[in-house]
Amino acid sequence: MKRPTIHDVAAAAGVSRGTVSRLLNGDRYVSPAARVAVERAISETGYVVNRAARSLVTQRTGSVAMVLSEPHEKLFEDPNYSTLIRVAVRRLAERDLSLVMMLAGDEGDRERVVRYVRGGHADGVLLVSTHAGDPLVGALGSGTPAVSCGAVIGRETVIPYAATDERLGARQMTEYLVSQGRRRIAMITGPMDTPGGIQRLEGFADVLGRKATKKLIAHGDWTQASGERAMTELLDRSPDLDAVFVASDLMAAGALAALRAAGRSVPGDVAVGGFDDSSVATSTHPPLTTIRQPLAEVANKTVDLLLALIDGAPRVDPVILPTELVIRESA
Amino acid sequence: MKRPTIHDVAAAAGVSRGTVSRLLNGDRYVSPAARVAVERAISETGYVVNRAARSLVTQRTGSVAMVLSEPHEKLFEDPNYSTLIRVAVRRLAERDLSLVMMLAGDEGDRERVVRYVRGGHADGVLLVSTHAGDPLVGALGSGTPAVSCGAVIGRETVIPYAATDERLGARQMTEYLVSQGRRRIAMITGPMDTPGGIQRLEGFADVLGRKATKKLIAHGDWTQASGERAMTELLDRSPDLDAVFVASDLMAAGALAALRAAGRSVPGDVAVGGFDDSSVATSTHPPLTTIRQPLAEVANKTVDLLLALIDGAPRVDPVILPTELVIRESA
DNA sequence: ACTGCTTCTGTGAACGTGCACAGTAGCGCC
DNA sequence: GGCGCTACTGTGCACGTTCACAGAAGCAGT
Repeated sequence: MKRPTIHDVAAAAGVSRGTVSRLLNGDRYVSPAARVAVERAISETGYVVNRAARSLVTQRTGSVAMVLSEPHEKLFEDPNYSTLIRVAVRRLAERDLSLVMMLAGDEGDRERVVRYVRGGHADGVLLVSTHAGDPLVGALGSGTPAVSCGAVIGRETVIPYAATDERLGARQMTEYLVSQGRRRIAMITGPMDTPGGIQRLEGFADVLGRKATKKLIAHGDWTQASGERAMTELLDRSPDLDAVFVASDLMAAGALAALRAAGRSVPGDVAVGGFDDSSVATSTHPPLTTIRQPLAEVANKTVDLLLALIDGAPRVDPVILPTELVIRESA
Repeated sequence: MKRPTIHDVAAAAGVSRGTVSRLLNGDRYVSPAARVAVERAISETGYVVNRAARSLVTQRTGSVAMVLSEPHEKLFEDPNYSTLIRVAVRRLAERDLSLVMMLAGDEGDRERVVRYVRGGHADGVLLVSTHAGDPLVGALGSGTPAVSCGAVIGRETVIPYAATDERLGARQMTEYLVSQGRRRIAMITGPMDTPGGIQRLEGFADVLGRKATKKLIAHGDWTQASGERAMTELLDRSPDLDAVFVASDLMAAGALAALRAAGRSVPGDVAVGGFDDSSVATSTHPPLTTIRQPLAEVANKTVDLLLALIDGAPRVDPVILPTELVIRESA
């Protein structure tokens, strides 16, 4: 009927609460006899610790909040989140921590998150897709460890993070396009308040130098529709372009549609390079040459950082992982 | 320094704990004077209730577990999850419930979930993509309300659910293909232990009757690669087919690749119908004619069911929502 | 002045843990 | 036999709430 408590287990095993508690928390100083008695009692009664009671005394909650700052409509267009969620849940579970999901898409949400975190309801915070200047970062305070998956622009020194080397990836793609003999290379960027938006453009400029002119650069917002729009704009401004580096596969899918509509062949007339190596990259025609990010590793490193902070590390250093060029047919 | 407690608020407002608690929990019987004093004290001290302490006495946790049963590798290939997560988090937040994510991909995970739920750590369970015969369903017990997003095959009467009318959607697509004059219509199904796998095939058979022969049916597992494989197989078995209904857009993307490889034009030689209206549907060439599911509504209804059960409803009825044909260029 | 009712307030107990502390038993050693 | 040490065990308290209960204050009706 009622859920068994630590008292019930103690009674069933013929020991005191203290002994059961010590076993549960891995203390030394539990006699072999007591150990087997308690273990039997636990499995007989089906006992499982009451986390609320525990957290009341330990002042820890046993949970980590994952905060998604993406405005609601766009949320999850990006498959990266999925990997992160999967990895985070697994890794945290090993430590008996649970992952609670929170949205911070609008002001109301954000206030809820701040209350939750400042109220001490999470042992750690895992920020995702936090844009530059997001007031959330300051509002969270420093009482609870927080890390980000991907850098938080402008707050790189205050919020530790793991990320891919966006700039390197962009250089790899641009260099590849150059090596294929392309001369008029355009770029479609992401939003300029995100690391992917900024740093992929930097990598592009690293390689092309003065040849990366305003006329050859257009901005998108990661959506497919924005990629199509940006491509149309570029074709209009620079009809003689012979390659385009698109900062995400989804936008690249949009760009392909625009190129097809304009009667340009890919990769014949125009080579197209994507970024992400997401599932769309293989469903487009032609399949996209793109940049693969080690998403699972980034996710793992992010969790590592957070766990280290939760364990009391005074500070941790950012981790940046290399990308890899994946050659398919679009370039 | 220390986080303020209800005592601090009471002291600051010049009242007792009881009064503060009553205000917090919306009891009647709080005088206007006390109300304003307490409200001021709360905002001055920055007080936020300690959920652990509360849940210790109320025997409620204030959280809902979302359990994803998909094996790890495949998790989130399906964009449906994203919508569900988003909707669930929002709706639950309104009720001050938080969403904790759990994976049940393998035996170890499953045991963790069962311990968690049976241990009373969640006020409700939201099952996702639970396959037929999943032992999890029985193991959860009946102590905690549970609902599923999408039917749990074989357990429709024990686990309430909200879902789309898969069978209707399949009929809509098949009828459309017939109405376009297609005569040899094949189908690529999903896994036959999922509602989408079974019921989409049923709808297909509803329309074609005896013409839906084994030779025209192949099975996939929702992945793009499986769609490609299945299409190749079908072309091999029935080279004269002039249409194919693929049970998911992602598999349809694979089917398109196989058709292209075989030199068949779409929709000229072969019409292709998808299912889901997911983001890939517009990134393929040609864009997919497909079936749109009211995902957000399904998610909302699922949450409704769960909240009703949590609020004490003795039982709730399943909800089934209609689908809609979306005509693009592939058929 | 007493009774009964409504509205509001304060208080003690309980929820199930972990932790500090006090204590016991056994053992070896002087 | 006393001492110190190690290995282990039991107990009281605190964590921050909610809830049931007892009561006070005000008011109306007798």
